[in-house]
Amino acid sequence: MTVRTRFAPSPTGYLHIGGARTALYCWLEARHRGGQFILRIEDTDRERSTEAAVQAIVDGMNWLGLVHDEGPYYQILRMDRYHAVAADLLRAGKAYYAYESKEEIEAMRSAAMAAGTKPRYNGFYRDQNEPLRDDPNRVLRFRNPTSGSVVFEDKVKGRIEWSNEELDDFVLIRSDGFPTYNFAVVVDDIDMAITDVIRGDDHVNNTPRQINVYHALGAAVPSFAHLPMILGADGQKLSKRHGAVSVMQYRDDGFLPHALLNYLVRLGWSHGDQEIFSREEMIALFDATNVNKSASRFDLEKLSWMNQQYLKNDDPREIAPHFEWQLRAAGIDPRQGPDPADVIVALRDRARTLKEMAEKARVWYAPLHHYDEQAVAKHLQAPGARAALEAAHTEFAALPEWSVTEIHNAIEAAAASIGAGMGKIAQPLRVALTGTQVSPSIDHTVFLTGRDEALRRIEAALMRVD
RNA sequence: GUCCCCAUCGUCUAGAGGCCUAGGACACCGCCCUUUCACGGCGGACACAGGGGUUCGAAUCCCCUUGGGGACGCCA
Repeated sequence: MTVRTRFAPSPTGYLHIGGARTALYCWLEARHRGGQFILRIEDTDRERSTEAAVQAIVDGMNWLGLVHDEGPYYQILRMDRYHAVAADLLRAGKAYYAYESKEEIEAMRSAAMAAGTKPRYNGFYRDQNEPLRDDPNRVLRFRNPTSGSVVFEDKVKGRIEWSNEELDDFVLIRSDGFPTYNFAVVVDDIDMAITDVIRGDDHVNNTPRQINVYHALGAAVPSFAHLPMILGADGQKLSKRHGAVSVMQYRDDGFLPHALLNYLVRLGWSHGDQEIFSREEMIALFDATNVNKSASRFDLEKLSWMNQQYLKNDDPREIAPHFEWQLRAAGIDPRQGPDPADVIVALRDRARTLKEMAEKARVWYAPLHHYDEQAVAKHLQAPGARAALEAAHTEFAALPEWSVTEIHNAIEAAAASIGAGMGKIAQPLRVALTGTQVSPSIDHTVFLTGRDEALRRIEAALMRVD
């Protein structure tokens, strides 16, 4: 049987970190076992579902490269199917109509809470055998078994047993005619031949109810894997308070999609001591059975470190498009300066995110106006600064070829010509070209500035000397 | 309140009864490298929640306690 997994978000907001990891694990499980990955939009809650959210989720998945093989399917387009299945259940005596108002249900719930028991529907209409009634409160409820228990082997949590006495006759079809989640999911998963349900562990207690529905429908029960939650750095549930929750926010903050994926795959799963995984390795090594049982915290520091690993080791040509996007986001025109790939090479040891990198790169894409006063005082208005700058100017002007190596040699020659060490020439030069005391190695800094602009900036700096 | 789940360094984790004086990674501290800032290299500090069992032997198995999380909707 072909393995089929699905990611089934409800379109009520953007794709958040937890959803992204669920999608990743579903995708990996399908890829690893040569199966298919399906995207399904669970939009039966028409109050909260929006088309914009669907788009946001698809955008997020595309950015991460988690492409689905089938879908997206929309539950809203499957209403007839849910009603047909509901009618079967009703006919088979496995469901029944109930007519309590929402207020009555609420009263039942509070009474149970007060009595210290689990709030559940009392099954009043379960055996009434009333003729079908037209009533705005009419819902279709599932006739849940009253004895025995539901047992299932969760791929990550292990064996879970649930007493049927804990379960009540939950609603299948709401009074507005829409199916509830617990019903629609089962119908969909059966129809879409889903073999592996991988989802957040906030769904474990829905699973026994759903399994009962599978049984009532005479369908094969899929295998389940419930993933632990991702918590914020403070151990609390992830929320807007923690800053970035939308996956796209990580793009905006300068993270590479692969780095986020790698970070996410390691959060709750591991393969020995390995930290860095290519997509191919993830697919080859991932197994839902090895996923950890406990919740984990999201650590931005480690994500940042991971991001820099990719910045340092990936081909600059591949990173360039992401970097250019970031430059534009920072209001910098990538055409008004050096080749972005060269900038990446010069800055990747110094920046953990593309956003940081873009800020540091600004000096090569816009005219230099601002000079750090301390830097000027310390390195420009210092003995020997004029000679150093003049020597460099002469050497640079005479260079036959503008390359990092040539520039490096030129600086050494300039240093030798004035009888000074590298330090004596590099710092004044750095301040002249960047206005600051901090930049990449001096040869790269000079190279990226470009010959004409470098000469101009040295001339401008000379005016500040003495 | 009721039910379910979970529990190794601050964080992510390795660990399937002896290989554990508990390994790796991030972060932290120190040293080295060095033209700045970094990168890198080397070293350091840091954990089996507590208590009972089982066993020749327990981080690993069982029980209890404590702590954390989740769920209890005509939301998903």
